[in-house]
Amino acid sequence: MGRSYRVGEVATLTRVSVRTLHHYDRIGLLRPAAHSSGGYRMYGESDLLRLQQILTLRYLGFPLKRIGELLGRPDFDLVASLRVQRQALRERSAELERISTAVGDLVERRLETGAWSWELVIEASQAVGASLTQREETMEAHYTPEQMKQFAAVGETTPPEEIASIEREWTELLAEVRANYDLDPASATARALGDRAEALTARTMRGYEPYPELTEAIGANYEKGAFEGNMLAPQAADFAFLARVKAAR
Amino acid sequence: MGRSYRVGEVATLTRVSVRTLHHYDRIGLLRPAAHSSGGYRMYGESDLLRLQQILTLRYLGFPLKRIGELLGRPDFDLVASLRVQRQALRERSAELERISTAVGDLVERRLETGAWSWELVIEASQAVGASLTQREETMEAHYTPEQMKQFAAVGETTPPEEIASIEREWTELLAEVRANYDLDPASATARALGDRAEALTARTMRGYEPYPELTEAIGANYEKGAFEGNMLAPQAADFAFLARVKAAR
DNA sequence: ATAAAGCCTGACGTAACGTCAGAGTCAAGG
DNA sequence: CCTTGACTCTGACGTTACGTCAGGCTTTAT
Repeated sequence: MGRSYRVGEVATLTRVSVRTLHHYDRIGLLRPAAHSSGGYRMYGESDLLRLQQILTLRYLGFPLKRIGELLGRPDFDLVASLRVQRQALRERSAELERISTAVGDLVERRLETGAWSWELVIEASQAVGASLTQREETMEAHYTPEQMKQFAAVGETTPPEEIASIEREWTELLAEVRANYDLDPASATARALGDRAEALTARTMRGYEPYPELTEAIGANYEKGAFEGNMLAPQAADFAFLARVKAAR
Repeated sequence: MGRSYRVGEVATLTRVSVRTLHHYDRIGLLRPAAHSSGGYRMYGESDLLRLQQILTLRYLGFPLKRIGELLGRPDFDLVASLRVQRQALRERSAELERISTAVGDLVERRLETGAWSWELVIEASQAVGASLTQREETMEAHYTPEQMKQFAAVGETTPPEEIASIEREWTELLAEVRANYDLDPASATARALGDRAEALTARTMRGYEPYPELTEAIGANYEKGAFEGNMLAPQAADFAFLARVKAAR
C-alpha cells in the first residue's frame, strides 16, 4: 500500500501547477485514486506514473485529448510506451541540434560575407517550423497498435547483457573511427573498421528482425542521430567515413 | 531590391499557416513591408529574417508579446540574438537528452526489478516539467541588455580561423580521450591528455575573458553539454575521465 | 475574358490553462 | 479540544495563439 499525495505535493514534485491537475481531473485525464472525506484529491503512486506519461506525451506535442485516448486503449503497454517516448525524445533532441546548426550557419555566413543569405534564413525558419508541424504526424505513427506491440516484444527477445555489450562495442568502435577520420578509405585498417561496423549493425538489428518495418525505421533513425540505448551517439561524420569506406570497396 | 512574397508563399516556405501570419500582422508583430493595390500582403526579405527570429523565439518558449518587445528594443542586435538562439537550442537539446535518459532509466529499472521505482517516475516527470517552467526564466536571463552586448562583442575579437582551429583540436582530443577511457588516470599519457584539455579550455575562453559572467555561464554549459560551435560535442563520460585525471594529480 | 487559385476580413470556436473570490478542510501546537 | 495558518475546493471569467468557416474580392494562367 503505497503512500498518497495531495494536489500540492504532486504539483511541487512534478513541477506542474495545481490548476493543471484540477484541469486534468475535470476533463477526466487524471482522476485521483481517492478523495478525502472533505473532498481533497488524494493521488496514489500509479497516478504519478500516469501523470508521467501525460507530461511526456504533452511535451512531445500530443493534445490532451489524444493522450487520453492513447492511455485508454486496451492494447496500451506502459513499457512499450516508455520506449517509444525515449526514442521520440532522442529524435527531438537531434532535431534541435539540426535547427541549432541551421541558425549557426546563418550567423556564420553573415559574418563572412557581411550580407544575409536568404536561403539560409528560410532554411532556419523551415527547420523550426517543421519540428512543430511534423511532430503530431510523426508521433501518431509511433503509437499505432502494431508499432506498440512490436516495441513491447523487442525487450523480451534480446537479453539485457547483449544490449549492454552491443552498446559498449559501438562506443569503442566509434572512438576508433573518430581517431581515424583522415585515414585512406581504401586502406586495410579502414576496411577492418567498416567490417566491424557492419557486423555490429547486424547484431544490433537482430532483435528487430521479425519486424521489417521497424528495422527500416530504425535504420533511418540511426542516420538522423536518434537511438534506442543510452550509448554514445554516432554523428553524421561517422556515417560519412563509413560510407567512404564502403564506396572504396 | 530583393523579391517579395505573398502570404501563401511565406507560409509554405517557412511551414507556418497563413492564419498565423494574419495573426502576427494583426497584433503588430510582423507587418508586411508592403501591400498590393488590391490589399494583398507583400512580405520582403527582411520580413523573412524577422519571421525567423519570431519562430525561433516562439519555439524557445517566449510569448509573442515578449518577442515583440525584444525585437523592438533599441539595443537589439540580430547577430547577438542568433548566437543566443543557437546556444539556447543546444541547451534545450541537451535537456531533452537528459529527459530521455531519465525515461530510459525508468524502463530499465522496471525490467530489472519487475516493479516501478517511484523515485524514478517522479524524476522523469520533474525533468519534463522543469524544462517547461524553467524555460522562460532561463531565456529572459540570456536576453538582458548586457548579455546581448557581450555576445555581440565576442565574434569581433576572435578571428574565425582561430575558432575553427579550436574546434578541430577539441574534436581530435576528444577522439583520443574516448579511445582511452580505461586508462590509468595517474599515467603519463592520461596526464598529457589532461594538460591538453586545460590548455584548450583556456584558448576557448580567451574571447570571453573580458566578461566574467559569460565565462562562468559558458563553463557551466560545457558540463551540461551545450556548445557554441558546430563541433563534436563532449559528453558526460569525457568530463568524468578528465575529472579523474585531475583528481589523480 | 474567364476560370482556377489565392487572398481578404470579420465572426466565432478551441485548447489548455491562469487568476481571482469566497468558503471549506487539515494537522500541529497551546 | 480548540484555534490558527497553510492548504484545498469549486465556479466564473480571462488569456494566448491560433483554427475554422463564410462570403466576397484579386491575380494569374490560358
